[in-house]
Amino acid sequence: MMVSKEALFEQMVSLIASAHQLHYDMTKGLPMDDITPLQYEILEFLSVKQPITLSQLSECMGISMPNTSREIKKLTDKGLCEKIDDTEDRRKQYIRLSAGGEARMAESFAHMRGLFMQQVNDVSDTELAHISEAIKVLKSTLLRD
Amino acid sequence: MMVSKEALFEQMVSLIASAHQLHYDMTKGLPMDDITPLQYEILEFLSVKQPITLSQLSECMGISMPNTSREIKKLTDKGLCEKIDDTEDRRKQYIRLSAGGEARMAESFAHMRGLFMQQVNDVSDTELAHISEAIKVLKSTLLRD
DNA sequence: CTTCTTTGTTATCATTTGATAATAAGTTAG
DNA sequence: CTAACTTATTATCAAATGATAACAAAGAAG
Repeated sequence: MMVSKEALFEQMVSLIASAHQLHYDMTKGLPMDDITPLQYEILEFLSVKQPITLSQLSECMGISMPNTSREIKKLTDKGLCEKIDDTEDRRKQYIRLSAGGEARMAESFAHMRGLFMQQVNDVSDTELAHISEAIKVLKSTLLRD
Repeated sequence: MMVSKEALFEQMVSLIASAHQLHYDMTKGLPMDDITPLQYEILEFLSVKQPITLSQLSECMGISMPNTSREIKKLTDKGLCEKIDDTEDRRKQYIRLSAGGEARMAESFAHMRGLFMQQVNDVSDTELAHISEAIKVLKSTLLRD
């Protein structure tokens, strides 16, 4: 079957909206006493891309260096992430989640996992395989890094 | 092939992260002089779910009623959305994009479309069909409303 | 060595966003 | 009719985030 690129664009927009909504639904019940929304976003980002330098993080998330530095400092003070000096270039500092940060995010993911399991509880194995395959297709094409 | 739900959860998390990144990349170059980030989010939401009452919008986006009211007022003042009184329940007001708002968002989507076309320029028709099918699968299962 | 660039920090201020209380008008249930 | 609830608004304050300038240290290039 022939698929126009225009139609595919519409599908992609819809997909992005749905993914955003799903993420919102899965995280909205979360505790969040300890950190601000932006700080949570940073922790989520770190749990995917780790370790990363401050300037890369700044670039990737669209936050200015001064503000990134400030937020990382706060997260470090809270024991949720840590800085590692680059041995080659002594200006650089790699950021990664600390043990506490990993634990903190593990809780979040556990919460999401719970909601997810509920949602796919009655889904057949065949269908699960279809979904898995579909995600693989998208990751390897549209969503390739 | 057997797919564990646990593995599928990991895939979904990765999918959400990729979709978020894609959205970020496609919108980061955008003009944004006229509106704040939150206001843009609202306009994006409206272009998908329209019309919608203030309280529904508040609920869906996780913004308190007073703050939703304030932002919608600002958007209305800027001529980007408009309120329509519900004839049945005179407390309710439906919100939708105004002609100006539709035009404003059309520009945004045109920008995204341009980037998208660039990205899928060299993709074969067969592959496009695969991607389209993959999105359909996800929308009808994982991402069903 | 000197100059330029990159990386990161601190301080400061403006803007945006969140939270809460008080109010008003319309609807629903008793 | 009255009381309770829903929908929306306005006002106000606090917190989070964005923007900018000034600075310092390390590396790269000449």
